[in-house]
Amino acid sequence: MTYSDDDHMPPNVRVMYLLEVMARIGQPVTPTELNSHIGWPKQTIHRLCQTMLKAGILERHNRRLYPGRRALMMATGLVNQAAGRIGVHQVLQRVSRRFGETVNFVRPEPQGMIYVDRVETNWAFRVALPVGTHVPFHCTASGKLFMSSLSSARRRAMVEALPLDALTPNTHTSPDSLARELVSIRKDGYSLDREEFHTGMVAIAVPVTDADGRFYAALAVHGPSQRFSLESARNSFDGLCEAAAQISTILFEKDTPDSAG
Amino acid sequence: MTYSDDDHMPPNVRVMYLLEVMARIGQPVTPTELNSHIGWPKQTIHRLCQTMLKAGILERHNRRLYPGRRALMMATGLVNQAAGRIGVHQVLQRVSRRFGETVNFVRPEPQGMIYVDRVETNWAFRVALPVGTHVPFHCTASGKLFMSSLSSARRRAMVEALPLDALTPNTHTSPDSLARELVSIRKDGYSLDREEFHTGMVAIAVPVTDADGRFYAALAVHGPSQRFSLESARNSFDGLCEAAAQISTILFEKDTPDSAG
DNA sequence: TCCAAAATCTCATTTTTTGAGACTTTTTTT
DNA sequence: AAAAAAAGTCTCAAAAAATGAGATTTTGGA
Repeated sequence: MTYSDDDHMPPNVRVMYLLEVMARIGQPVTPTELNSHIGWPKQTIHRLCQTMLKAGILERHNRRLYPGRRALMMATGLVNQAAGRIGVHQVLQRVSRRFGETVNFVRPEPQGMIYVDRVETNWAFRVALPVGTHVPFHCTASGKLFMSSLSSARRRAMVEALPLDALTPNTHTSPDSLARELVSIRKDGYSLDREEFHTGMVAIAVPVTDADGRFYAALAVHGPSQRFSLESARNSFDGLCEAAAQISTILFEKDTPDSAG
Repeated sequence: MTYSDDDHMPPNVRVMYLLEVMARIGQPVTPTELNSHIGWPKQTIHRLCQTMLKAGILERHNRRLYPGRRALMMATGLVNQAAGRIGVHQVLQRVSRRFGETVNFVRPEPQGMIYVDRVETNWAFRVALPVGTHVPFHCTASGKLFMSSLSSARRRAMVEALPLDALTPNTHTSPDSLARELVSIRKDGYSLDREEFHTGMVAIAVPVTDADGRFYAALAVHGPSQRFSLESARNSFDGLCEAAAQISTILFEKDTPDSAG
């Protein structure tokens, strides 16, 4: 309890700190490059990298360090858990009340987009997709939104790899048309599902980003087209962005000492 | 480097381990609950939680621990950095659909080749090797492919160092015959497993290379020899190379700043 | 082939972690 | 409301680990 010197970091926490720096840099680095952001003695950084490599927390290819299996599994778990955090669910509820439709909080995983949290309306007409379900990338508002956040090379490769099964007459079945829509989604900042997944079902998704602007999750509203038209979806855009910003604050921003307002 | 006891964890790594356990549990826990999954002395777990709370890695709301902001930012960054994995998985799925067999993505590690990702067929006959498993170098298509990518000096050293256990009647048990095959693999650009690992199991592997053309991983398809003959394996060569190139793009192509405008 | 940068090794010193046991607080039960 | 049980905190000596300077080796590029 005597770490009153604010900048002192117990050796314990250095493993975590190193991962943080790697995450911030966002691309593979050599130990020396990494240390140019940190400034520890040469031996210290190398020793720590060794420890982490040996533990499977990092991996190395061609001198560069990558997050290892352990780090990635941990990261995925934490990120999914955080979504259910106190406050986020409250925001979902508020959005759902405001628009009177089902609200989803959705994250990308290798098998597809996964519903991490949801608030449903009491309407009889509901989607039968429980939390934890995976849905396709190519025909959902959230899936397209996620893909639009990728770098162009990855976006292209992904569009080409996906099986573009036609689930409705509106589903994108050509890589080109899908790719084109991703570009405009990126530009617009929101993504629409125009009955591409289920006939009669419309959705809009906006991104929730972390403090550095990285994609974290999609916040999506969907409803039956009779009462939730594409137009009403677009009209909910501002409200959704506001909610997305709130979620981002809850998850990633420093506590303000007084939040009474 | 004297952590020869395999299960010993340096105090360093405990911070990470604690986060891993939290991530696996997937919901807020008290320190004691957490420790029921770990089993450290009472004082140890509390002290570590204190350290992590103080560092902002964890947060506490009515006695329960949550991933803190630092942990979330880190996790988001790591997941984003690894977003390529989602694309890779999609490519594996496409390959698996196309050939109707199990597809593996395999990387070299000191302990052996490790299955990093996999897509399995629905056939009853499947291999019971979960993702994360290490397999030998000398009797697998991916292991031989990796060795064939080494410089001749290293290749020789490795071949001579390996224990060439005979897992089937077809396994290479002489350094010479193995070394000879590596040369021809290098020439052909693909590697076959002719029932050398499991009797009745055949595989083909092609390399996924990094931006400099260096070996990064093996993309391998395997299946039972009744339906997946050596010939059908060879016939899948072109398709595999195409997929390998796509994976390489996903993982290594430089981000173009943006192509939205 | 040679050179500069990066990585590794060695080791005495300093710092931190460790964990048992006693003690206090909180929560649950009666 | 009191008693019992569980959870959490404090103290401290022993053990373990991290530290980082300096010498040495390896690596990758010209």
